[in-house]
Amino acid sequence: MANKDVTDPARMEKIVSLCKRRGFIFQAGELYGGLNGCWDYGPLGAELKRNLKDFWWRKTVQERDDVLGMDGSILTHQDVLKASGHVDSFNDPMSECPLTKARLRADQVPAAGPGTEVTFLGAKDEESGKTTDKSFTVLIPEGKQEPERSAEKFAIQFYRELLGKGSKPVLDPAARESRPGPREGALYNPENGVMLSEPRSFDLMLSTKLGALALDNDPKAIAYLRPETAQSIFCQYKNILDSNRVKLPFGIAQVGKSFRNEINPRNFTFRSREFEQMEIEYFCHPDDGLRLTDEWLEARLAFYEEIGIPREKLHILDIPDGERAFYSQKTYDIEYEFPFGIQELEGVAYRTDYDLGVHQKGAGKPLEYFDEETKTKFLPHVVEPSAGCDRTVLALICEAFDEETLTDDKGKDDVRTVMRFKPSMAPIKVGIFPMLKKNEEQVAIAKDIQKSLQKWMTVFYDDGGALGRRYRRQDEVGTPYCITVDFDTLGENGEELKNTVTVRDRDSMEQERMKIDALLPWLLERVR
RNA sequence: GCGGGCGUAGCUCAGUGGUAGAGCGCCACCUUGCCAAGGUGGAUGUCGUGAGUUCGAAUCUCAUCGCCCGCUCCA
Repeated sequence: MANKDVTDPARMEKIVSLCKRRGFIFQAGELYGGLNGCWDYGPLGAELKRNLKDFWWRKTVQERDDVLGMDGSILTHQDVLKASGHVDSFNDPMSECPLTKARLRADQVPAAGPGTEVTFLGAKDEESGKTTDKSFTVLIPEGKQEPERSAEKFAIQFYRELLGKGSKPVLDPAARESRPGPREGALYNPENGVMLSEPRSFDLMLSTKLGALALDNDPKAIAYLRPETAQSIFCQYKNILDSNRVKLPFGIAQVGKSFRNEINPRNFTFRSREFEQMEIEYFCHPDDGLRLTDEWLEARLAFYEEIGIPREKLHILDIPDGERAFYSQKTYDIEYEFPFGIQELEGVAYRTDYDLGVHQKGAGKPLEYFDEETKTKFLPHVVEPSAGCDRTVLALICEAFDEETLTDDKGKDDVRTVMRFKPSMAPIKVGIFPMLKKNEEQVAIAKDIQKSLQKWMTVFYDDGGALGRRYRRQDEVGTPYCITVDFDTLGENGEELKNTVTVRDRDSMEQERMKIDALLPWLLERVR
């Protein structure tokens, strides 16, 4: 549940602004006015996102012996999504009430009882003289006194809305029709009897046509951009099982793009039309499903802790009966306190054998598992931890963003913007500076250090402007350490300081002197 | 999709019918011995886009795209 009390739009605006200013995230197609619900990651955002995905893959696939990875096609056979139920449920025809703007599923609108149907063909505003020929129809139930009078009230309300605030719509008595209703095929709002708009289907999946000649709108040429990565896992489950000598329980993991034609993209990258998921489908014996769902929840919470999202900022929602998808026996939502409210990062859902069941039926091919020990055949159940990658990147950014007020020697306040990323997530691990750009020896040593470190981690060399300014620039993008080559490094202040540099810590702003040779192991221990 | 607000330099914004601005940032040079603050010079805008009204539009009108808020939706 979104708690309105915790929203902080001003903070969010600063975050969005910093993302653009420093090259984390830009709006897609900005040059041409922007493309709604689509975003591009700039240099720093791309590093951050890659760090997250790589870490997830390492923890989920490489460091476990019961999870295998795959990378499925984005273009999806339409039959896959017909079997999964996406084609139908993503195409609900919806009708709208022109008066209340309520949107109703056309197939669920109850049939209206008998009455008088009145249609108005337009109205004129007494004040401005503006007219409209938009028609408005309402069904007044049988038994109501003076049905035309009741209908007029609705009509005036409708036309007032249409003609604008303060308008006084007048109905032309000639421009109306009355007849017994309801009419065959027409839908009426059960709340007020107003005739609903023609059902329109809201296509929530993105589709394309395969084949160079997508002729005649051949419906067989339609392919969908996958609305979730899960389906390719279910469809390849058997191949992976057969080719990898695995036994239940085991999981298949995937990181990749999915697409949904969101009606209303919102909240920066949080709800986008193109987004990346990090999903696991964990196949198991039916007896183990509920227990494994709880275990995965714990594993996932530990993951968030590791990437720097504290447990107390996460909220776990145990979705109650009746609110879960019909096939799910247990669903947890893991939510994070974004500045725009508490919103979902990940769902951990016990989906039973629903998915394999529908594909077994849809494809007409057996997907059962034969258990050697018990000599039984059954359809595996599945636990699905499904995380939003872009959402998690956004959470990392929101969590990292900090404005620290510093007071200098003269008692003057100064605000330091710091992205407090966990070093393992930080886009740049180390900033490397010569104290003075003009000093050739310092520059040469700094560049040597850059060369030796960049095989192992992302580094950033900077010799522009005052040193303090360079530190602050790195603070703003979350670089955990900065190395400065100074006169001590050159040996000007004694042999014991020669070949040492300072390492400045982002969070404490404190500095430590160490030998150049010691840098690599010291850093590797801290930034990975 | 509906209602409201908004769109001017990289960022934050001023400019309500008459020559496109400020602060910060950015670039160059100078200065600078460790936390954004000195000096000098410089670049940057079809005023979101398109049409209309007008002698003249950043400013008024309409459309369109995008952003924010509230609904709606979220298998």
